[in-house]
Amino acid sequence: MISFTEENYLKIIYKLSAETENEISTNAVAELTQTKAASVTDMLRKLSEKQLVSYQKYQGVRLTEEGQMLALKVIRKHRLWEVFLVNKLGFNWDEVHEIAEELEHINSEELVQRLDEFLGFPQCDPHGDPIPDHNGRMPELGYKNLSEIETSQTVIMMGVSQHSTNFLQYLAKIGLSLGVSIKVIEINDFDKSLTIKIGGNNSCFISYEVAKNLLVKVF
Amino acid sequence: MISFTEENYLKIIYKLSAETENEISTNAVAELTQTKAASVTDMLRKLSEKQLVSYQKYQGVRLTEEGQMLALKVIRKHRLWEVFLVNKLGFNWDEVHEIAEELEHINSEELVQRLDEFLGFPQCDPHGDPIPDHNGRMPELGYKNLSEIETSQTVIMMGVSQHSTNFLQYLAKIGLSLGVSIKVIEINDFDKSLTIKIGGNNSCFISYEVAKNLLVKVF
DNA sequence: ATAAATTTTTAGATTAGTCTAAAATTCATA
DNA sequence: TATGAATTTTAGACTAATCTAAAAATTTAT
Repeated sequence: MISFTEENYLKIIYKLSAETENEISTNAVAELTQTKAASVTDMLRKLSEKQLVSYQKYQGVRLTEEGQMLALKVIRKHRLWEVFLVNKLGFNWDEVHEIAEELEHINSEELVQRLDEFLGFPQCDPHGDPIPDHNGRMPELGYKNLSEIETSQTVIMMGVSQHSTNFLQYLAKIGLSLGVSIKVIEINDFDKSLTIKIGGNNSCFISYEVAKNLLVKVF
Repeated sequence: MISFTEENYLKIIYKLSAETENEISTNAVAELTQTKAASVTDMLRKLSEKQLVSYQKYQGVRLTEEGQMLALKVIRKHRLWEVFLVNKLGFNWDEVHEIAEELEHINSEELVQRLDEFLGFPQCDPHGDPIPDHNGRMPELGYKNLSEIETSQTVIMMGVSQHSTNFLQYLAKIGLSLGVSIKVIEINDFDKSLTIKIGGNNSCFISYEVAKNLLVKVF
């Protein structure tokens, strides 16, 4: 059996692994789990004994096949529940993360399957993140970051790669939401900031930092 | 903050309290929590410090107002989730208890409110148990046990007061499900067993024990 | 009313997950 | 490439929830 806490560690190691080819450091895990490095070391040893990660002391950690599969199951549940909360219960996309953090640990394969079906087998969650299928396969959505788009191209906003309430509320304020069209008017040479036109109406100025966190679909 | 485990103790003390006016014994709690009496004693002291139960050692325990309110919130969540699982996800009524045992501990007032609304503010769960409202008030459903019904009366099956998989599957076998009509044909004097007619078709013989656990509506 | 049986509590130990402080290792750079 | 800085691990301790075995209190039955 795998505990709530162990599932969280696997999920976090998975997310860190997505950003690099290298081993994941103890400190990086500690930061995301909101614990101390010493606690992480203990847990890594435990997960290693269970064959869920490969870990050599001082050398960082990575998920085994089995560990990755478990992490993907947790992520699948998290994202399906987020779809449920937004599409069925009417929550806003910036309100669902905390609740999904709890729901993702409910244990029932049958429940997940039926929930997936009830939601119409969604490909991505309300933030545009892909939902792995029950075998752990991620759908290829082919989204790009807005920061990679060239001047005068028009794209559709499909998601975000940063989920902080702050960021999501900033987007709401400038009128950016899922499905709106974005035209890149101008890209500033020295800081890569952009002027964009949102939904054919108002022009707007955004930083490179923001653009990097917007997922868009190109036609 | 109240833990998952503490919530379970409160729920179990609540259920035992519904069956008697007296203080609840340590052993009775131990049986339902699947722990030992010594563990229960520890927990009762802790809940007592938190003012959720009133407890004098060797004298048994009962819930305070606040403890009862918390217990009712857990029961409300359990029953709402059961409705969701059966009505929206298509589970059978004998498959949902375990999953609802986990879901009942998800913490979000907002979630419960929205779920209630999404389900159409149901009055009872798939077993016919009443669902407390957000103030903890139980709806008065006025159901009776089939064992209290007199010969030649016809009633509608509304629920069960025993949730074991065994019992539910026995009911399915003899053709008893929510909403069917039941006519009491004959009551046997010495063991109170009954002959009933189910849904206007087949006659069937059931024990007093079974009849006591069937909730029915009289017109 | 008292002895026996039952129930409940206490005492002391265990496990999972966490912590701090100190020791060990690795990294960075001068 | 040696040494100081940063990272990581170890050692030892804490809390929540549990256990077993023994002691204490209550209940039951003669």
